[in-house]
Amino acid sequence: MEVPESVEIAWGLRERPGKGPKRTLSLEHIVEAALRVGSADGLAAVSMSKIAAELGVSTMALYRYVSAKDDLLTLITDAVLGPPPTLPEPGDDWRRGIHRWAAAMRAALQRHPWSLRIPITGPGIMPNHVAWLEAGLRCLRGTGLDPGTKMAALLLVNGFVRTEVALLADLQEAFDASQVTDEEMLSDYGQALARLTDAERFPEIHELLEGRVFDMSSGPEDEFDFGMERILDGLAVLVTGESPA
Amino acid sequence: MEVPESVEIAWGLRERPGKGPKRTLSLEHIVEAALRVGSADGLAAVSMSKIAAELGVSTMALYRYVSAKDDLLTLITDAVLGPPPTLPEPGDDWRRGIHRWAAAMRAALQRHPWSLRIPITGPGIMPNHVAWLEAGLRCLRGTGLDPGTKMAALLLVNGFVRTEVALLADLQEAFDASQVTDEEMLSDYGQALARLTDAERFPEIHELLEGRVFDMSSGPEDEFDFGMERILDGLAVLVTGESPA
DNA sequence: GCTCTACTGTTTATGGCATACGCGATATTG
DNA sequence: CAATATCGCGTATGCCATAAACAGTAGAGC
Repeated sequence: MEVPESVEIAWGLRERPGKGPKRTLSLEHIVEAALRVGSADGLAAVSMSKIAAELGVSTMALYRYVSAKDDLLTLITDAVLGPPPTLPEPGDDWRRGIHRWAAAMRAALQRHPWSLRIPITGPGIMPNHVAWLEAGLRCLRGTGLDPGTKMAALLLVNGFVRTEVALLADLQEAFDASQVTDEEMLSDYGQALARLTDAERFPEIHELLEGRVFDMSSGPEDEFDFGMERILDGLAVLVTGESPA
Repeated sequence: MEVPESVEIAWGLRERPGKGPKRTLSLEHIVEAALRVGSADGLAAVSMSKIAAELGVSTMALYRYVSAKDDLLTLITDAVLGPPPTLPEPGDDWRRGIHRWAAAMRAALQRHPWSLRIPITGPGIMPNHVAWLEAGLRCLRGTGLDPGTKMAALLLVNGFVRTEVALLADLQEAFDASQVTDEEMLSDYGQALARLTDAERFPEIHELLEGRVFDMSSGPEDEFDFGMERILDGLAVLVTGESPA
């Protein structure tokens, strides 16, 4: 029944009586500044002082707009997501629609991959989150799935997208930190594995290593599409009157 | 080629010359203490000082065993996972094997759900992580999938399990914090949604709300099995000579 | 216009955190 | 026995979130 303060503010409830001095900031400005700091130096650098400095304002000024840092982080996750595209597009069936939904979410998250390190603290109730839910449900309209299953399906896809972007961001970061090409890095991983594992106790892994799986990077794009197609195939089994692939 | 210090230590490389005074601690003791602190008060409470206090030792003593807190966190993630079960069990096909693999991982992670808040920083190279990879590959032995696809499949399942446990832990935490039953909590979410969204802009969500989806909790067990079956169905499409469901 | 009051941004203070550094104590190696 | 590497510890630095007290500002009611 009760929602946190930041949620009410984000939905535009909570009117401000214009009593005291005019405000120099706004939630939007603060969140934008936080996004700039995060993009530049990662989530660890997103501190109240850095954000305030970015805005040319004292640290404590932010607390006139946000009751705690957690509030601000919640706002950030919603801002990062942004509004969903209008889905499904005219000729799309559910499968194409969900694929678009996932791809759009991936694109949005990749603009601020550092934000995925923000721990989630419950079912999303911020405006953009809810709008994405609505868009996802819209894509599943013709499937005949019952409401609970629809929710579960969207949760599954959402989790996949977040995991995939986070993983890719980690690799990218490690790559940027080192001076090697990304093929070399994957190959490094293979070499480390080879050094640490012996063929007797880890036969399957050694088979992998001999297959040079880690030498040629298959590309994150492929990785994403692979998982996506598996999940869609799995969902297709549920949708009446269709069979996968 | 080079692996971090903690990795080498965990694999039992890195011999210690017995020169100075005898050590009063060990990595195992430290990690155990950290797990106790985390289980009691969550990841936020897992600080070097708290761990040291738990061990009756000064904060800086820990740095004789670990080069930085990140090292310790890496050790924690490996300890939480623990060694995998021996898989697949005798009569299991790949599908049953992977299901067991996922269920075992879920069980392990649920013993320390707070640890899922530790950000991952690359492909796992710690002993238990690698052992789980080996076990997963073993389950996929008869599938005829090429090595890269096997890896991608395990990554997909692994991501799903982690996401699911993390999500469930969040809900559980919110539930513990409030004084309501979990049905009431889900219903609260529904009520909040109903209050914040209007039926014109969010028709699908309102349809959900009318269907009372959030009133009867379907149970996390069902949620997990749902996602798992979808992924397995999706993988089954790839495995030659089989068709899902 | 004047006062009251709610609201503004700021300064200062508190307690927690990771960790760099230097200390005396200790136990093995020569 | 002497040299030396390693031990656990105390102290210090600089960051963090945020509580509390402050002086200035602008609308509300007279």
